[in-house]
Amino acid sequence: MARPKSNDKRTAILDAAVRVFAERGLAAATSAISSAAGIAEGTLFTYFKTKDELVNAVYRQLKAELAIAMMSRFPARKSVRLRLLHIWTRYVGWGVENPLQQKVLRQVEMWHGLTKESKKAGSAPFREIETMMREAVRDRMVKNLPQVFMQATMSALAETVMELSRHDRKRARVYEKAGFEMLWAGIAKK
Amino acid sequence: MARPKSNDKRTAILDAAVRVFAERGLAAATSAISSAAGIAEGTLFTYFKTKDELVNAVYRQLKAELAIAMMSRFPARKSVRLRLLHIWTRYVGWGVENPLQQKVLRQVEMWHGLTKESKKAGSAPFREIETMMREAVRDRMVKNLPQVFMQATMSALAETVMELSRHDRKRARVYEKAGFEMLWAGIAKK
Amino acid sequence: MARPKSNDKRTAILDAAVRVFAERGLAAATSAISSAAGIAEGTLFTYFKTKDELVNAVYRQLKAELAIAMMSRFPARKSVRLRLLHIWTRYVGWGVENPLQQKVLRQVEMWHGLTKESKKAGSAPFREIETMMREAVRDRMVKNLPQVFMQATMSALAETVMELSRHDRKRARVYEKAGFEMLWAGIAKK
Amino acid sequence: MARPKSNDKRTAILDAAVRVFAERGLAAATSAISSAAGIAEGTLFTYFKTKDELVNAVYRQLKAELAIAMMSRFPARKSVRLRLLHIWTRYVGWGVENPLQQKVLRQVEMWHGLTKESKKAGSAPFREIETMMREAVRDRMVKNLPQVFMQATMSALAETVMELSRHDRKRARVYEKAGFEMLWAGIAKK
DNA sequence: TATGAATGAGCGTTCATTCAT
DNA sequence: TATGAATGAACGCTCATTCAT
Repeated sequence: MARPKSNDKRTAILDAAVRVFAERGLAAATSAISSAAGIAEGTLFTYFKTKDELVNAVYRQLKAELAIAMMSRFPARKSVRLRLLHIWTRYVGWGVENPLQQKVLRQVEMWHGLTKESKKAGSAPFREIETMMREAVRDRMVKNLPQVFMQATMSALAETVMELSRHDRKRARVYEKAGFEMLWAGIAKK
Repeated sequence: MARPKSNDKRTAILDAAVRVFAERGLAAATSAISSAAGIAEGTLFTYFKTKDELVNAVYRQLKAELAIAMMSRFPARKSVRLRLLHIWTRYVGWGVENPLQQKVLRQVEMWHGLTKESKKAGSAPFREIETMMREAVRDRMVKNLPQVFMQATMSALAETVMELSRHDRKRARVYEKAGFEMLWAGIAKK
Repeated sequence: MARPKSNDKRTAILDAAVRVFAERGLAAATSAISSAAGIAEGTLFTYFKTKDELVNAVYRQLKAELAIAMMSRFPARKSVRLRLLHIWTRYVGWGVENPLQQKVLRQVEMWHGLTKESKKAGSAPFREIETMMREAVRDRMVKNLPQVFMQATMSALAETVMELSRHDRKRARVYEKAGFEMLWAGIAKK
Repeated sequence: MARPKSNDKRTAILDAAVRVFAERGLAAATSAISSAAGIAEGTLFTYFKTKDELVNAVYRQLKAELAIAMMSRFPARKSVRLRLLHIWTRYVGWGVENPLQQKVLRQVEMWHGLTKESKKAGSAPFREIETMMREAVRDRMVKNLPQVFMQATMSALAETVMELSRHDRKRARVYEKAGFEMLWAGIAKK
């Protein structure tokens, strides 16, 4: 079967894309990516038919990594507050430890070429959060606010915290705690 | 600072740039901007030496507009909560009423080419907010949190509210109110 | 109005295209054409939006030149035979004297990208031939054969004669005469 | 001349090439040919060192098929007219029944990469026609015209008839007959 | 100053050919 | 021998910028 399409190489391209996009934005040339990945220019297109397809793949990859970071060891039995705190902590932690990934993810999320399929696939693993929040509303633990509001504010606050923490590592804990308190205070029933 | 001949034309270019960037992203061609502005391709470059300079100018322009919207009629005598609410309401209102501007502002803020000077100039008019918050901390009305945190979370929440409101105009008031409550609950001393 | 789009330059590009296509076929690079025309690569696209558009323009240009060569001084009053001979002679003469043009015209006519509009525009000036032949049929000077047949065989024979003549100039007259006799013998009523 | 292992595969490639070239022109990718032939991309190059070599081989193959179609059951004893008619009928018949082959043959004949050897090999089987015509000239059955002229006009007329017939099957007989009459009238001694 | 044609570096992508398997 | 991933030159085209008018 000749050299089989190697998963290593696919991964190398995705990794290189993240590095290059983080440094130069999504406008970076595919040739910069292929050379960062240590492959020929044409090879990139054996793995991703177009640049758009590559960017979509980067998005899915990052979302999947983030999902693993956030959703593993999810304490399904604990209180809503602790479950939300778990998610929050993991999210912020991932962003602080993976700054390139997080930066690129933000950029891609604002990008025009994301397909519906990618968006769907990207958000699928986070469905559990929605379920949790819905139940929390039903159980009167949390205010009856639109789902989108709760998720969007959580993302926005978490991303803010990540960025602040990256620039001022010493205060990372302060930011993280204050961010969560803001979120919880805005969401929880008194 | 060279003062070009026609301020009208300069303004026309900036306006056109906002419209075009909002629709096609910062990657839009300068020729699209000049034609939207009703001028020749080359003329754009008598007002802005490079595209990067134009984008920086757009940023400053938008920040200045936003500052006017936010800071005018600032109720310096009212309570901290009301002053903050004033800012919040103006900010969110500006974003909802000027969706193109707000979209472009977000894009430019994520862009790589913003100069330090632009960033400084852009945030200058908002110095007053910082002063206010500093006093509020001193007077124990507000928790002793880092300034950046308070400003960044306010921005993040406001932008989230704007975007949600644009997609769901009927809930705009709900979002605005819940957003402010979250911010205030996270900041105010109990 | 700055440098106006020059007709000279447009013509230079079309001429260069003919030369280059004749030498290397329609697959020749646009960069070869622009450099043969003495202009920058990008300039070609100010005059022709795409390569396909350029090839279509070449086709129309050549057809127009051919039409002028064939249809000028058309002896509308003479006998059918003499009128047909006039066309034949002009056609063959043009092909022999403009070998590059004729070669390229053949290639373009076999090409997939010719638009309907081009085909229509290209054949319009030759409408007069059709009229002539139709009248000749009506007047019983010529056999009642399908129009397409008469035109296609004339083209085929003329092109054959051109090519033979180019390779063997001394016999050009023989070929030309024999070719016409074949055509006339096949078409004329006995 | 290296004899590759599997003649089946060689033939499959040649057949596929004809189909693909007919549909997309000679610019078609070799990968399209190999996939149409049901083989791997690289395998094509064990049978034909380069694409040019493949096209040359296609030419020879088609010429050979055409020769078989035209020259078999050649009525060596009949009159010149009948012998010529036999050739004509077979030629036209082959073209009408093998439209892909005929289309590709025309394209390849206009192509720049045909080698002298191919041209020579391609025309070899038709030497018999030349002999026949030479004798016919000697025996005063046919005008003393250059060999090339007679062969080229026959080809040109036959190809014209094929193409017209393909587009208008009902008139195929008319075209075929009128084409031959034109040829014969142009060649035969009165 | 305003114009828009001219420029050419740079882009994403294709494809004939090579080569590790 | 057969495979198909790997290669990189080459392509058509775009666009920020320059410059003749």
